[in-house]
Amino acid sequence: MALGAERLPSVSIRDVAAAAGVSHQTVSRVINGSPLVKESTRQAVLRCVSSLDFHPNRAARALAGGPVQSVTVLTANTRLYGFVGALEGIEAAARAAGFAVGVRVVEPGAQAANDAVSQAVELAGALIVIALEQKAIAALHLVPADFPSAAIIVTPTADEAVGKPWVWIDDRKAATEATNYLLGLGHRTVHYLSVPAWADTNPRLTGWRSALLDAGVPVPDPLSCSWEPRSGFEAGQVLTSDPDVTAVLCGNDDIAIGALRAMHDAGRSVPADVSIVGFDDNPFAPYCSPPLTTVRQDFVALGRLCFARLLSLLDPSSNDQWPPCPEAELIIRESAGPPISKRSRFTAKNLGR
Amino acid sequence: MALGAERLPSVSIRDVAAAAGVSHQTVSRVINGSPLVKESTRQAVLRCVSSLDFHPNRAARALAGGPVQSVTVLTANTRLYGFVGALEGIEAAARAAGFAVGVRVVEPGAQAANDAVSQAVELAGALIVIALEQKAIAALHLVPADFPSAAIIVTPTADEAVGKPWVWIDDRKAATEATNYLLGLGHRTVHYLSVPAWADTNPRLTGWRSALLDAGVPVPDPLSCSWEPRSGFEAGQVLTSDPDVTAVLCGNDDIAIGALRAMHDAGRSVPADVSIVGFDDNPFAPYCSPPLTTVRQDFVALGRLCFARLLSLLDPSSNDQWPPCPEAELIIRESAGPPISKRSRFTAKNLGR
DNA sequence: TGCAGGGATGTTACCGGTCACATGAGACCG
DNA sequence: CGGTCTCATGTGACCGGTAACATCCCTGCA
Repeated sequence: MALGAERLPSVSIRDVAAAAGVSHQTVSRVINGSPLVKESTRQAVLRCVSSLDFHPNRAARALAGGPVQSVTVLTANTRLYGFVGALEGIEAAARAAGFAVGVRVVEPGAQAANDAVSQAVELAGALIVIALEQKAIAALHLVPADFPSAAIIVTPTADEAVGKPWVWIDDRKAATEATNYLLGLGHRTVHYLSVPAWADTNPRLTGWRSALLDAGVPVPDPLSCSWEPRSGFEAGQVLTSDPDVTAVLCGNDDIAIGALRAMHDAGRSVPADVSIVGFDDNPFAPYCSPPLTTVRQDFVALGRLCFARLLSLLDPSSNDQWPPCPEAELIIRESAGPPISKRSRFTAKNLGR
Repeated sequence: MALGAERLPSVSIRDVAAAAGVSHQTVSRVINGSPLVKESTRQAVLRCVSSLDFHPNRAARALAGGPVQSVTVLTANTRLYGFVGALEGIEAAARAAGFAVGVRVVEPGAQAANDAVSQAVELAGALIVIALEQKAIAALHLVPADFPSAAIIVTPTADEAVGKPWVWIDDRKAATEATNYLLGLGHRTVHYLSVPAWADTNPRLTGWRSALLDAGVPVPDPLSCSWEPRSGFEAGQVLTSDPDVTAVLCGNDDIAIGALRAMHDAGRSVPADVSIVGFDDNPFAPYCSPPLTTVRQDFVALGRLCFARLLSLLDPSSNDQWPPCPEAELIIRESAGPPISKRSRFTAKNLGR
């Protein structure tokens, strides 16, 4: 298979060496920051490096087993807000550190996770797994223990955190908080529209459930949705048939906007008849009708932090303290308020957008 | 999947050669599909390849100047709907073709574009530039002419299409169509909320303007927005002060949802008082209040197509006909209708969501 | 029978880095 | 003033592929 990729004349470590009058190995030492180089030599080499516009070739470095300076991000999705935000944070941090960034979507299917991992391990120097979802979690478990990697995970359980750096946002606590907020407004109970669950762990769901149990109120069956607005719309339509439903917590904002629409269509006013709370604080949330009360999650910061931890794994000398994982935060807007029966005592919150 | 089985010492072409009793070069020929290998030998080698689970090492291949099978996507943004969609399409098509995908965001600044290109050229075998925005367009111009690359561009002008494959969506035509749709509903003119422009080319803006000129109606000054809902909201607030504004075309759906909100807040009903049309058909568009009439752009298909064209550049033997670039399509929902003065003659469209 | 020619395969160098080890030059010591 | 130690640097092999060329074997033809 001949192809047109003509080799571009790139300057190599040996060109720099010739220009500086040293051996190629000395150049290698300089660009890797070895302390065993005389200061005057270092200066001379660095001068040639910049005058020839030399950049170390990543492929050669990877092949020779040197520090690779590239990460591949394994994710199940490149479209949803949370995943996109995490990717954005990782890319920005990686770029700042001079790392190349690869993206590999892991498809459904048992073999797919295996393929994704083995292909990623081959080229990249490190791996970040956005393990917020079943397929990517499966991939995470397949990453060889001695391969440098980090993960964004759902909950720090023992088997996920096997000696690898990880970051997370405490969804469970946030879901509890959001549920308690709705109960505090006077609702008899809170319904839940769930994003896809995997195994038995869905922190948003368990946080919601435990808040209801602690409050001693009835626990309605959660409705399973996909991640898309359409499924929130459909689930919302189901709920409109039940006049007892006055408060709904949604697994993400996409679902919430669909549910909002379903309520409008059924002639139920939000928040007067039904309160709706979302999850994520999607950029459109402040501009919904009404503006969406939601749980903000700073995925960009999470991604950035994840890369920082990976970096300190790769380079233990920079072993400083990282900032803690970002906290979820309930952003109160206008889509939730007291139920009609309590309206005389409460008024709808109307806070900043 | 036994964990101990897949260790880091990866199997190389020479391991396969030893197992098959041939030279490493013969293995190389087999995996590259050379016709100069006896069928029985090929079979034997392929059997060893799969039994040893051999994958060619991309770094070594890149270093040796072979077919690299990796693309880097240069983009200015990884969050906005259009960019994300294009990336999704590229990644999916690339993965299907066995290509690794890299992402490199090009930052603002003159030097940044240069860095981005030179770093990308170094590692990847090919480049795709999402040149929908100033910084990425600058980067596109810096890609060496003999380096395999393709681009998603705004308009096929001479300097962009210098011998490279490109794809686009005809925004200009779509903007004209959307504007004509609003005029056809009876509006006296149409206002425009613009996404960031670069140089003098902004097809959505020029399409809107030419529709107004052709219709012989007044051309109001366009309002400049960023890509974010907030700036649509702010621009929308400006428009509410003018009672003559009855129709607004927005440069994207994020702006449109912000404008929608501004109208609500000012007590102006959509579409009764003001019609709003967006651009892109963001997933939330069908669930806005009211559901947003917008111009659908299939960015995922566009990304897929772009990769396909790149692929046929790399491998001229597969030189089949590609499908044409996707067409923009006006999706009529409920956010646009006749102005009040014409209401007796028209009724608001209420089509599928 | 001898030789040209081409298909199938092997040999060696090379891509651009890194590693392990060898070497050279001073400094310090007895 | 020789011997060891350390620092600074050079040499050669090697990572896992590919390219160019050499070699071998078999066929067809004079």
